[in-house]
Amino acid sequence: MRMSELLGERYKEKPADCSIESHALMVRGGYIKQVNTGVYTLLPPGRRVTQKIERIIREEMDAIDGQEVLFPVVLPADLWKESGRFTSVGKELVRLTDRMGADMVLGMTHEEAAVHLARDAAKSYAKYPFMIYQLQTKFRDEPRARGGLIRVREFTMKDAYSFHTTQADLETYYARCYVAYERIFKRAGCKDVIAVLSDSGMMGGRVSHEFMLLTAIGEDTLAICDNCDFKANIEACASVVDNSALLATEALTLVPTPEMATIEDVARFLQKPCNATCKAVVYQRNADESYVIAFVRGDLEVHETKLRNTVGAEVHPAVITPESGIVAGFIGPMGLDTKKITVLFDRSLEGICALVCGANKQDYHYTGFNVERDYGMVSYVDVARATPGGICPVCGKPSLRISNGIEVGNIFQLGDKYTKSMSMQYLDENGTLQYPIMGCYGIGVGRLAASVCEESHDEYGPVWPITIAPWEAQICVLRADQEEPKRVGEELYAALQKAGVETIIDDRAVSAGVVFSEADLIGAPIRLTVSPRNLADGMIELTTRDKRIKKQVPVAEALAAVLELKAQLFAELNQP
RNA sequence: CGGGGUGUAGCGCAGUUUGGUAGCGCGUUUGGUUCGGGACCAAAAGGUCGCAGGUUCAAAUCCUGUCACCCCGACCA
Repeated sequence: MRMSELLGERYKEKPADCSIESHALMVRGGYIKQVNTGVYTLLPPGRRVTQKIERIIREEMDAIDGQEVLFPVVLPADLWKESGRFTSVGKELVRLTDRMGADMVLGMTHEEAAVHLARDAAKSYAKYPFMIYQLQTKFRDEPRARGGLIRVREFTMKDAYSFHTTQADLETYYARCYVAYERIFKRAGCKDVIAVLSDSGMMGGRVSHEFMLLTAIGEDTLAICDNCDFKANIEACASVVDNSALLATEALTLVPTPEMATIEDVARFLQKPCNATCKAVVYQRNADESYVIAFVRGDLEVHETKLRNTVGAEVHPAVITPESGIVAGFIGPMGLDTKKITVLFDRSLEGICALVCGANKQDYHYTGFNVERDYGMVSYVDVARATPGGICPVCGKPSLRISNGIEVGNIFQLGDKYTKSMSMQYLDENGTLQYPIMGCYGIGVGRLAASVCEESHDEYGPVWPITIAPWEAQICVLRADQEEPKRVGEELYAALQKAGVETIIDDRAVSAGVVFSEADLIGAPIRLTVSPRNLADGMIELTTRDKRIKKQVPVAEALAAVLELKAQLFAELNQP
């Protein structure tokens, strides 16, 4: 490729609507152009990066016996009605009608399509196990796209679906896929990726992992134990607390607490620590606006996703009306109408012998509240958010760290949710019909590209790993208006291409500053600078974008030096 | 869906308070001088000021409505 012919501008100034670095650099470097909120066109450099990521993914999926297919983007709603997701999924699923008035959906994920294919293709146990995958456009009408390719509405995703006759076989395959994912991220040069336990959300199923790039701009919150191997999305992290210092009992006493409506105020007023109080957090079910009150230890917070999973329904923060009988600021377990209100006790309250809690009466609290003595036996739930320094649910040490991450991939053990709802069966060895069990495995291609850029850039541009760089080498010709540098640059360009090195040459007669600045935005790992200054000594300059290597090389040895460097850079990323 | 912000040339912005010929920098085109980290001089092209309605002799500017985009929150495989 020639810079003189490359489509797309490279900008000096940071676009106004870019708030994260990878977004700004990918716009400035001419990788992407926004068409709509969360919808982007990929320009040649951007497309080359994603194509290389796709190639790596294909190789690794094929290596674990995947078979590539291509499902349609537009699917009949009937399939989604079979699985139940036509109604259970919200507005992010785009629903449309064709000219005959038939309901259609834009595929946001393809479990239904996979089962539609597999239920006819795998009616005998002898076909199992198998995995099918595709690389294809997904559309999800996200409520809030942001951050360039980090969170978009239309994107390319690798999604894979495996089918098994036993849970053990699924688990074996799941482990192979886990390893394949680690290889994919390593080969793509995404260094700081970890696998965490996750909540399976609308996908259903039990065991699932998310592959997270650790970065401050990540939208997911992770709980990581510094003492053992435990790592989880905070949504899936059990909250464990130590109440061994709170064993003294007191008599239940009604005390006036005028205008003390927050935990902090009440605790200060009564001279009690916040962790000896009982906080009420009020939600309402979306379906019927009925109230759900979760009691947690006063120093903790309720995690809505965990609450949702516990309640088994969508909920939202409550609007407390006078008719509800709920006294905002003074809510306590004693005397709540449990016929109308679902009352939950978080297990952070278990074992505390004397709590401060609301009295359900304006300006009054109780002290000395003991859940089991004063309220009765309850089954505690886990709805509190894990906290920094909190106790690891696996090793029991107070060594949880909270970090942010971007989800670049996920793997799920789905079980039989889709095969049962969509009537997919096979005949086993004994001639009886069985439901197969499934796993599914996703990777967002564009998000991975943006993640690598986010993780690997400097103030001038992306520092691409050679495996996914738009070009492996870039020839910077200074004084391309002069005969000798122009000729040497062109000869090198021809030689590199012939030798199989993906090369872009800046053959424009522009100033050195422009050449170098735009080269930095292209981010090719290997750079050859051809200039009159070096040519006077018969040399060219060989550098790497990450500045690790900078040396003079005789023109005649340049090709060999590039080939050696290319092999070295690939080897660093492709080692097992 | 709530809260905040912004829409003026390909990009970054001024002009809006106080209505009066549409501006600046970068980029683009042409000619010339420069030349190892976004050079300089000269000339030129490029804009229904998001859109619709209203007020007015006159609207980028004031009023009403509407759309789009960005950020925060809700939401999210």
